[in-house]
Amino acid sequence: MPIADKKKAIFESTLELVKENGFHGTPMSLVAKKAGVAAGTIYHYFESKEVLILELYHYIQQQSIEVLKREDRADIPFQKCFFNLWHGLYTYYSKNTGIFRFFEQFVNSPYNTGQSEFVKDDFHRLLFQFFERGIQEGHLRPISSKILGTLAHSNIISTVKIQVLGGLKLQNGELEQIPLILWDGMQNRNDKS
Amino acid sequence: MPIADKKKAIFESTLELVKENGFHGTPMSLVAKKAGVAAGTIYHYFESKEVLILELYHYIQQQSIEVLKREDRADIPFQKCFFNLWHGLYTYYSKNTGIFRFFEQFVNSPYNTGQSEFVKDDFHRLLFQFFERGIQEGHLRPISSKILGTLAHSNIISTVKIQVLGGLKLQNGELEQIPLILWDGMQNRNDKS
DNA sequence: TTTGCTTAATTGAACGTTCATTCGGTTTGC
DNA sequence: GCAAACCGAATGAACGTTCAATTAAGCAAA
Repeated sequence: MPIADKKKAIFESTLELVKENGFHGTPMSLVAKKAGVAAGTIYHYFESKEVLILELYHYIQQQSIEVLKREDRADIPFQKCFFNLWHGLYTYYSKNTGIFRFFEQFVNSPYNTGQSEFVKDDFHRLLFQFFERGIQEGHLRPISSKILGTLAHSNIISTVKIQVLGGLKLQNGELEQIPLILWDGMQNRNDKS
Repeated sequence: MPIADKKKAIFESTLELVKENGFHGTPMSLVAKKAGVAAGTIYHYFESKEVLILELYHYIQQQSIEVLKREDRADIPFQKCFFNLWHGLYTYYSKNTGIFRFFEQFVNSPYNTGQSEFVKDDFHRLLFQFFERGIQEGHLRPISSKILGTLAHSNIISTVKIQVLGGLKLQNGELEQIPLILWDGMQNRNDKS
């Protein structure tokens, strides 16, 4: 098995366990067992549990970035991109609830040592950049793209949460209305286009 | 010292520590020291650490409920209530970042054993009820009040996060625009009032 | 007010468990 | 034959919880 695959196995195993039991309920021994390796082996690939978690976060983030890059296309009208991106991220999170739950736990944990994610983080950089375009082109209200981006993302996250944690099934049409609500709110009322 | 005060001291101490160090980094021994009691004493008031956390969550929630009750007034036009409520909760969370961080960590932790918070939880019950009014009176889009309520609350939470975790200072006027975005999105476009 | 008794509150050292991490030895790949 | 990968029992620290002992509070009778 190539190194990448073994690392991946450890990642997937951690993800699954954190989803079910949270950070605390995820001892390295279990991660090892589920990944089919010995406890000591993990330490060949990761310096410590913290590093494992940190790298996993990074690994996962790359996948969200893929969605962003896929949907943020300069050759497509902004509004269309907006809805594509909303549904893209929504679908991605919905289909990968392990990733989703890990994310949510991570950002509110001490692992995420307030490293001002608004600068370093590639995902957020691209996200904000996307909203910057919407402002420049006059489609969105002229507020900080960081604000718009954060609000939009949390809107998506909430929608996923409603179903995953809230146990509420969305009725027909409701799912489509949510990004509409968001768009209507963020839209620049003076937009002539 | 009356019992209520001692419990409160333990609550405050836990809150402070969880804010700084997270759930894991908050051993009972530290809670005790910070509260000025012996470790064993805590177990006179709380059966276990889990019960302490659970009761603390409840204790905190009561305070959010106070804000809700204060701002949800049938004798005031809905739109006015809406903005009052938004600013009320926003201010409350901003001034009590310990509570805010505890909340966020709690809902995404295994302590919160998916007890379908959409039914049992008093805070959400009242919150959804408020949005129900807005729908009935024709001010808001006719979508499930649970959806509107959840989206609105997450909008407030995000705004607090932007400043507390994101380290972004909101410029003049930006703070006022955020609830406007929300209102414009959720508003019923056919509302005649 | 004092005395004696009962119950509740409090203490903090000690216990037992869990868990991240280590390490000496073994296997695998080249 | 050598280095990297791998193993899993052993280690030691951290932590939730217990408990025997001590102190404080409540209260009735003298």
